[in-house]
Amino acid sequence: MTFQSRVYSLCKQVPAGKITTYKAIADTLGSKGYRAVGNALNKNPDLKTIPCHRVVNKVGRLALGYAFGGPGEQKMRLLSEGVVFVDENHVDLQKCQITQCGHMMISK
DNA sequence: ACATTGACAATTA
DNA sequence: TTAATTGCCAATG
Repeated sequence: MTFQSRVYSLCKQVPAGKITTYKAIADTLGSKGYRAVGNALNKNPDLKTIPCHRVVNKVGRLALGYAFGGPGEQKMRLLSEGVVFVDENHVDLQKCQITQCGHMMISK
């Protein structure tokens, strides 16, 4: 199992209306390479099977170089799924992020 | 095998 | 508080 395979698996496990962060993913994978996560998603082979639009950075800010149609597209998708935005490009981490508070961190 | 790149994060100024 | 620098990991040239 390669690194990106795990990243993809985690992304696919994020339910609609919810989001996760690069940090969470990297942490779950037991790696500190947050960039590596984004790197993997960057070359995501299939946008349909990999909802990378639900992955945001630690402040809930949408990814910059979203390989799809820009952050605008990503934002639209998130809104469609019911994700709450607190700012132009910031999602409500309090409600939408899969927190580890319930230590329900994305499964491995 | 080495150097560079990249959808990030934490620290320092 | 905002801006710039450094650190990390994996992939790619």
